[in-house]
Amino acid sequence: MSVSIKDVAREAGVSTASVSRVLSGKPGVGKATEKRIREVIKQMDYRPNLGARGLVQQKTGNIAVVVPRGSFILNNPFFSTVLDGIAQGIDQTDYNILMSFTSTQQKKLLEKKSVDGIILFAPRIEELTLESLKKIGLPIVVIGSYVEDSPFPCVRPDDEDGIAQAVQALYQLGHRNIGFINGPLSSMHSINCLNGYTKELNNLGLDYLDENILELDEFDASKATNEISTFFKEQKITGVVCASDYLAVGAIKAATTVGLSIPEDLSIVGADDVPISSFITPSLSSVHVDLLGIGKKAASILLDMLLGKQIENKEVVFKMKYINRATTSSPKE
Amino acid sequence: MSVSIKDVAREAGVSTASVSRVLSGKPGVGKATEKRIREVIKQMDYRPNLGARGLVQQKTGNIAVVVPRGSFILNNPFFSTVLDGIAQGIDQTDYNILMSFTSTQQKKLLEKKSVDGIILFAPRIEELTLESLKKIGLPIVVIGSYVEDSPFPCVRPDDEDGIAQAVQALYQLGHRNIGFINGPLSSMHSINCLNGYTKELNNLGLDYLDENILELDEFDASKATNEISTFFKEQKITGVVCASDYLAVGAIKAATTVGLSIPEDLSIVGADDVPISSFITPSLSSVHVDLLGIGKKAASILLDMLLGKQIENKEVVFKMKYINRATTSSPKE
DNA sequence: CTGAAAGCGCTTACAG
DNA sequence: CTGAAAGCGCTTACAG
Repeated sequence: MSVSIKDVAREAGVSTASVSRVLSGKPGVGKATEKRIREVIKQMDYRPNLGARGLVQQKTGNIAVVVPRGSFILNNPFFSTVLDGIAQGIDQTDYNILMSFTSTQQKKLLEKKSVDGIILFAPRIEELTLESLKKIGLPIVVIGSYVEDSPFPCVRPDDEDGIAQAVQALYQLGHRNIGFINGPLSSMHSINCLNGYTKELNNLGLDYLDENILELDEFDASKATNEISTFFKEQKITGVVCASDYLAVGAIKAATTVGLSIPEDLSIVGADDVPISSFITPSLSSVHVDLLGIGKKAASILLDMLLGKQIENKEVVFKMKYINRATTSSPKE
Repeated sequence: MSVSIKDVAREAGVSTASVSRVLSGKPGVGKATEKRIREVIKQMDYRPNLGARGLVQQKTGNIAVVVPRGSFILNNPFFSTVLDGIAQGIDQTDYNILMSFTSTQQKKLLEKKSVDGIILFAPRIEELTLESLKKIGLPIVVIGSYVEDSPFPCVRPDDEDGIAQAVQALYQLGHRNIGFINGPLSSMHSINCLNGYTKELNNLGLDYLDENILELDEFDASKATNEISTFFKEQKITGVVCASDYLAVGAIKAATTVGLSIPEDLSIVGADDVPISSFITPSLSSVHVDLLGIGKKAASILLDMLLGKQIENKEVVFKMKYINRATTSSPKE
């Protein structure tokens, strides 16, 4: 079909072994021979078949980025920013990125040998069981938290502290009635966020009120605008912390819908400080974390595992930092 | 190393040929034999090596999604929505998606045989030459416009008409001084948009004024807020059309910065109607196009090409439709 | 219905 | 420095 290493070898009058050595930069080829081979390669426009190489080297050269609930997560800038980091982290290596967004694709990935390692966006417990993941015996790095006793290295924001910072920031602005909009508790992320919220209320000597908390089915505020509006109408909170920026954008919309102006009537804080947050109007107060760094770190850990290195640090937690922007102010008198 | 087809064959007491036939659902295996083989496969947790299969079938089983300037584009929801469509379009097939965001990755992709086909997000002329693309001899589908005489099938929004609709919408609201914020003219997309703008001005009998147009270096308004602010200060326009929603979000910010309130002082229209546009506050008037459909269509065309079908329709253009939301109104008296 | 064997395009000891 | 040969894990005519 297309030109193979044999064609190159024949054309250059050498063995395939020599061509292979030149290709992979291995020593043991004379200068003149190498030059000739390189010329033939270029001239014939030879492109090595990665599958064949992988076959003998017992690796695929691909790493997978697995995104459960892709259709939804794709619209969340959190994902694209972290992905950008992963791409940068992988860039200088020979690996390619295989992406999986749907459960069908995940199946394809897990039921065949098609990748050497996996970066997994924190799945829900129902979605991918520990067992099935362990069984495939591939290096896996999780982004965000997965389950309590996960054996896989994980890199994640310090959500608990981040949300605590947000609560504290509102407190310092003078708020005493602080609400919380969370995702579903089937996600470890939500659990961590909730912990941060309750702990900080406690620290501050504020009462914990069930009615101050709204738990959404999904981190998708666009579907939940009505729910959030109702929540706001029934509350006497003056500030609200959201478990993600995306949720916060939804909260802004919901608040506006019910006639609350921001930040005068209601202060809103997001989490993760996605790039667009500083960019929308009004710019969103949020808790910043180095999302790009998280992606890069996940990539570098996986790369280390692929090299057979032992990972000492099973959990890399990125510090978060509150950033005050235009959606927060002191409450009205 | 891990379990291969040979191990399965031995364990089941059959030849590898039979195992292979079962695996690929080919006929010619007795019921009982098949049952036994399936059991062994499951029991040994056998996973076929895609590289080996590809080697004999002369294909990789991967298709590439190539995103030039990934770091930037990743933050643009346009991309993630279309990608979602691609993922859905590919979902029922055996193909995996290989993603390439950086020029390094593109090189890896193009210099090796690692994919069977490519979906290419419209590159700039400087980035990927027609020549280099043609040379690799793979089926390629372009999303958005590439170059005038590109031989590759392309699926894209009808930008020209979309921008024209936006101009007309503003006109009908009473605007007579309508500005335009565009991306760089090295992109066919920008050229189409500009055409739509000028043509519609002409239709409407409005004067074309150079000073009413701002051409940005990149479709990245976050870097250009200052530039846009300056632009607004120097203009007497009452409405502005932007070549993308992302640009429009930047325009909102810039306008706010210079003390213009929206839509009272300035009406703003985006393009592409990215999911978050309807969701931000104020919700963005935009020109809608079925981004998901674009992704799906691109995938289905590529799939057809991979099947060897002849593509009659070299260009699939998606209709756009103006949607009035909260960033537009009649100009102040 | 079933299997032996060739071959896909590479790499890698091994021998010289 | 160089090459002949084995082998990676599959599939696919071919023969029975």
